[in-house]
Amino acid sequence: MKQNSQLFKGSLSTIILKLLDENGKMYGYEITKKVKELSKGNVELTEGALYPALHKLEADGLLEVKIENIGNRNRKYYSLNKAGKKETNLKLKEVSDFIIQLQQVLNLKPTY
Amino acid sequence: MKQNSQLFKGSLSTIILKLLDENGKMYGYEITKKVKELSKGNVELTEGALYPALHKLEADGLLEVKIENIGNRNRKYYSLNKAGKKETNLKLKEVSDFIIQLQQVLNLKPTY
DNA sequence: TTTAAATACATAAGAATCTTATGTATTTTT
DNA sequence: AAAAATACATAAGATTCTTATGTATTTAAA
Repeated sequence: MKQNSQLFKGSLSTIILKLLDENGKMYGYEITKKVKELSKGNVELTEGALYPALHKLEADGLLEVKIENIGNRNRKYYSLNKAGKKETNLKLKEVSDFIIQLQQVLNLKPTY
Repeated sequence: MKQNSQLFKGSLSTIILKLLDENGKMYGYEITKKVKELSKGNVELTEGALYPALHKLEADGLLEVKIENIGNRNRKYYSLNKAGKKETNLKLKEVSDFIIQLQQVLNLKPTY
């Protein structure tokens, strides 16, 4: 991530899982664009962070991969398998809890 | 942190700064207890994370240190200097923005 | 009263996750 | 024709944490 990198550290895998959950299947480059779009240009996911994270999620048995040929170029489409969907729900709960706890400790008002 | 460690990674220095801002002066052990209290026992700051973080903030020129003797034991009281107060405000803004952006990307409802 | 738990500091090895830099190659835009 | 965007990938290094260990005093429990 370029922007608040220290803070986003740790939430990347959750972001990837959630986007795959919402969109069915996505390829790496598409994910970087989506994150930028959703954050209105504020969050830029770097490739050096994304691809290793995708490979790790795959190695952890959470993702399915399908390579598609577009012209002479390959796209690796990722999607969630059953374990991936379960993990997504878990991670989203963890992030929600994390936000609540962080707001409690920092005495921050919830962001409306 | 014991609990959501990957997520809390990066927010520790902000937590320390904010607690010092609120409480004037605190010593390390006191900070761990305060975090536990504020999070209702959910967040446990480990000493292996805390002390290096305090030393770094001090090395960065954000903290004042005063050693006090309680019986035969030493306490290192930390407090914010001017630069520390400025940095605290900056970091708190960063965390607020981070939470908003994370909620946007993950399509989470704000936590009321 | 002696043992365990709490208080209070500290550091060091290792793990995890990211940044930065670099590389390759194709396609589209200028 | 050149530059930018698309699309993947990896590797060295930085940062920040975990886990383990160490020292020492004070308080609570057995």
